[in-house]
Amino acid sequence: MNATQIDQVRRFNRAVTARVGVLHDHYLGRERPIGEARLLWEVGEEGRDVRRLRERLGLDSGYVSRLLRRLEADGLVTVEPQHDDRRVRTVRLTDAGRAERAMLDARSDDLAGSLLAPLNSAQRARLVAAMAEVERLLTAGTVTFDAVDPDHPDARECLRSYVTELHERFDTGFDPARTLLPDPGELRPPRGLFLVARLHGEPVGCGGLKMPSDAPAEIKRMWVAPGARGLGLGRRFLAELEARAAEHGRDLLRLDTNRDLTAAIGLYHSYGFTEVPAFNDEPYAHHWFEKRVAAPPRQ
Amino acid sequence: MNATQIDQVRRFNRAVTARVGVLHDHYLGRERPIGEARLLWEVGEEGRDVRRLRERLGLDSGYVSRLLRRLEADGLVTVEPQHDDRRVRTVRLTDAGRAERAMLDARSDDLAGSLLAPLNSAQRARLVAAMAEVERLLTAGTVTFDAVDPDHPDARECLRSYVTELHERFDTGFDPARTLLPDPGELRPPRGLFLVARLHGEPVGCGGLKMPSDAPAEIKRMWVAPGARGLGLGRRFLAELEARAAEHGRDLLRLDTNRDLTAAIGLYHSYGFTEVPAFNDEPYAHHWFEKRVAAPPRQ
DNA sequence: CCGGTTTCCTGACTAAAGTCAGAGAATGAA
DNA sequence: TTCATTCTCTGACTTTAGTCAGGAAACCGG
Repeated sequence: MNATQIDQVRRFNRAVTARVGVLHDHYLGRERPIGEARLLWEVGEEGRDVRRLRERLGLDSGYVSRLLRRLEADGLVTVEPQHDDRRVRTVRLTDAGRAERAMLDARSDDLAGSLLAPLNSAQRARLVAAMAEVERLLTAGTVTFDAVDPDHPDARECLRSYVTELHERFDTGFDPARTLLPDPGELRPPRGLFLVARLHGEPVGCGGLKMPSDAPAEIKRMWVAPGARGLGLGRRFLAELEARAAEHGRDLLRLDTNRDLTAAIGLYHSYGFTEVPAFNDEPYAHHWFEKRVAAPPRQ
Repeated sequence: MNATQIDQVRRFNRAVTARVGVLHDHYLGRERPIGEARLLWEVGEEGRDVRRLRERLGLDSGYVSRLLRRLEADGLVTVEPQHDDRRVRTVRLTDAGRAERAMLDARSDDLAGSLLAPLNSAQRARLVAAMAEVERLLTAGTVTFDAVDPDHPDARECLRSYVTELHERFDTGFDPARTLLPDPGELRPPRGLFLVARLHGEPVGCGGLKMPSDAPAEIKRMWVAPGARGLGLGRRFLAELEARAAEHGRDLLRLDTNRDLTAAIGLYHSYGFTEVPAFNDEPYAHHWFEKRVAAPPRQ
């Protein structure tokens, strides 16, 4: 990270807050204070508990309560106790509320349109593409990688999805009991470790590292949720796992994979893995890779 | 502009306000209200007139006055009458003010850094490049093109800069009196028109269209300020002028240019002009172009 | 030097956004 | 059953961010 980059980011921040931020408030809160508008928006089509609303907007409970009273008085929402826990109250939109929310939605479209309107179609395409890239990378930046026990609920959720996906994608199907890693103990310290990637607190991927004392370190069970693909998480998993292996004094990283996972194979190649002869009898593997462990690429 | 684009812009807006917007306020206004912080920032190292501050922040004069009193009471700024017009008052930072501003500066750097920090260096480079693109295009979107009289102060300012620049760039120098357009009346309705491009109210470019009754329309005096280059303004001038010519029922557009203006020559080619034999005796011209007038490319 | 204009200031407001300290009902654990 | 906890609400308060009307001083053109 250098001064030129910092400078560009700051220019970006200025331009965006000036253009998007100001317009946002201007478009959103015309006859309704922004606080109420944001709340109305967060209630959503489905309705939402007061507690969740407070969390998502980061507001004081008294304040939210007051905002709700005002929306209720205007006939935009109803607030009713939940059935199973009557302390918790659920907010739902009325028809009028739905209509007002739809109007806010339309205004958001207008705002988006007003950013594109002055540009010609080639410029629009470039702006939209660049915005997609910024959004992707800003989002990617909020993903955290935490070492957890393979029995942690988030880990189990990822592993379940991993198995389901492989079963669908392999033309032979996939039965985890037949693989070389039926025992999650191998992915738990001190014999290994297991990472979960989280976006806004939700698990969006996992990756295990097996570090047997008598063999090179090996990456297992790496998976990224479909909704989080394209954020470069696969590459970051490799980097994180490689860094972890380096911390444990390992100098060689191995992995095997199935011929149906073409995107993964491409990733391994581009990350610096080289294909080697089979180093195990994994029944689902068609390709075997290894890579010398480098110092982590992050500063 | 289609629904997919609108949608992408909205996702971008959400991601950016969530990440940049929130962090911005959090970083900037810690012990000082954002209003004061923004004002302190706008005063700048050099100091600035109260009037300018009001304009730039778009605030009520009474409000600015009150903010200034508070900053003054905290010993961060001094406010003194200007020498030549003692109604106008100039705000200047004290040493303490300079220190506080430097701290805000450092925080802005931190904010920028916090966006880049979680990414690896390849991702950083891509994020910064995409941000630069977004910034450029958002900025370009705020540029307005207005028809003005060639004697309007903004037009004169652009024309002065135009002449100065050509004089510096042509190896022969440039004397406007020797060109084929010594008379600005040709760029004034009904015989022609003159456009000024403005960014945040400041003139950043100009372009004239000569529409003689007995000859094709001709583009003259097109210029973009050095600070505004790379925003695609040259192309937009051509588009605007072409659209104007079309509105006046013209079907052919001409222009001539000097061999030293290589970027302009490239632009004319890429915009669809084709080089033709000399159609006038302009002493500074080496290349002559023409283009069939099309319907304007914007929706 | 006079009347109109500009520039900045003050005083009196307002609305929005939020904080804080309890109160009261519902729940869960012992 | 009791006691602590959770969840939401109310009342009383503050700060921030402004708006509006008018007034004093300085300037400018005739």
